[in-house]
Amino acid sequence: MNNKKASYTSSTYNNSSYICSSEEEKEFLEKYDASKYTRPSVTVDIVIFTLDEEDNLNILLINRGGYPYKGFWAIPGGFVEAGKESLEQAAARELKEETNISNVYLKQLYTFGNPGRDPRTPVISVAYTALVPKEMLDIKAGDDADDAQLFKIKYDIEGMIFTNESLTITEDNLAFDHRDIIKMAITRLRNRIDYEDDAFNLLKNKNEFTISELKKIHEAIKNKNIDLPNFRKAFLRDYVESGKVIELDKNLEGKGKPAKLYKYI
Amino acid sequence: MNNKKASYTSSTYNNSSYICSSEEEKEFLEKYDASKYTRPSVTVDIVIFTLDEEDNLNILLINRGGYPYKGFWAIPGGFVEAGKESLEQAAARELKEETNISNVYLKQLYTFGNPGRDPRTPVISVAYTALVPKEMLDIKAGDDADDAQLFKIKYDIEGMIFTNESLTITEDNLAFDHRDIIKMAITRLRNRIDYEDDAFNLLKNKNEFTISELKKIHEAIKNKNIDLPNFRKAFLRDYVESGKVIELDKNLEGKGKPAKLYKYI
DNA sequence: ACAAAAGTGTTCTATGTACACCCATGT
DNA sequence: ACATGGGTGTACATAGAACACTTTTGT
Repeated sequence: MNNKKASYTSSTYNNSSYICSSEEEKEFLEKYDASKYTRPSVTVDIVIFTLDEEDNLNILLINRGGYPYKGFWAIPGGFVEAGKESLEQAAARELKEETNISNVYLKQLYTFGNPGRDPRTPVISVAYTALVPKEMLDIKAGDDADDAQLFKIKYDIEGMIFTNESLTITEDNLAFDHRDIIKMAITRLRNRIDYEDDAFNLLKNKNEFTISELKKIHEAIKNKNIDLPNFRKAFLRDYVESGKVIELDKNLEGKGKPAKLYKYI
Repeated sequence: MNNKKASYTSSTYNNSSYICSSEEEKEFLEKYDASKYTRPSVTVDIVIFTLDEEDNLNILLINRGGYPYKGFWAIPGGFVEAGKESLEQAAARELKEETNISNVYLKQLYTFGNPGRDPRTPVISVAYTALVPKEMLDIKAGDDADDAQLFKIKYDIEGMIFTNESLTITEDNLAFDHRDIIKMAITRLRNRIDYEDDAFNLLKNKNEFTISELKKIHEAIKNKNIDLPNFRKAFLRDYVESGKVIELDKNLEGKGKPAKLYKYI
């Protein structure tokens, strides 16, 4: 839990800021024929993680109602409205359509573009990871999708299996190359959890949480038990001491000793 | 919902060999109209790093001979031949065209797709980072580019400046959003260098190198001096002890005490 | 009184960093 | 002999993991 945070300063581009520097350039832009290059479709696909009531890491999968891969399970996604929105905006829009939530933590994962990954036509998919507290999810079915459900993830050397009360899905039941996308998302999440603030985005309430709650999120992601005293020590050193988290003048009552509440800034 | 389960388990689909499972699906694929979605152009852009003779981190920039951003400097790139090649293959192809080298370390960096980043038409750019020993570079000009040159990078809180014997380029002289791409590439490289094997790809000869040579690469990337005894200790522990690097029965003669040679596997 | 969960403290080991010093070569 | 770069050893601070123990609540 040390903080090697890598922050990128990125400037934002928009249409209005580009100024033609000459008449020659204006002419060029008018004559430019966009159709002369082969254009693949571009989609955004989103790996949505959440924690269930038993603090297991869950993922949202959609049963495809249409071809290709009809009946297979996929992560939600959709076409980017090129030129109208940024990639992240496209991901946020899809997320909103699928789960009815806004203001979600979204992080670009990787871009997949192997030929033949979609049997219809060349499709390049920009994959995003979303971390969402379950309370905020309001799952809906998409346009050409039947059925959206949350599944508990089991991922070890044997492979991935997704289960819930009624269904068991193996990684071979996933559409397209979504197996690779999900595997990469889990791996990245596990690697990032120790030095990035990702875990806070899975808290029910960032403004009032206990150290135990945060520990359970870490345990779910890393899929192993964590020693609470050591976790507390690192938490206080890395977050409270630096001011990224402040201790509230409030406790959470329940079984056992009341727990201090903290607020993530 | 249990009735669905049986059909999932029988699948053996993968990317490369998609087999239509039914006549219904065949029909669907034939009728599918790819043109109904707005398709952005997709390019790959490559941040090429190398070390110069004085062990400074260098980057390859191209002076744009055509509009847009004529006269501005850009990183090399080009359109993806959708459906014919993977994104990494496209990057490798562009790299080969530009610098005449193959078998280069290439790593996907990030995908940029803000509206208006290219004034002509919506363009989504998948950025790659390449690490190349200078000896292998054979720099050429591209199709609509004038001039390709290596520049020493200076990057601190003040911003980025690129210099060589004849030119000084500020980050404002860069085309498109290449400023953001390059900044991200440098930041990522710096963050990765401590726990990934990236540095070895900048060695003149991976099969015969000294600890000092490797240290100089790390210094160039991190832009600070490293204590040699400590670097050696970590190198022996992390690479030699684990077998990722083997000590050769050979020394490099020169000024001072001869240096042991190592081989990266 | 007891269970349950929060919270404190100790110990051991590994790592990062600073730095003093010795070693083998060319000139 | 001395400059030059390679290589060894010591010392201290901090981080991570294991674990014994205490505190405060509800029942």
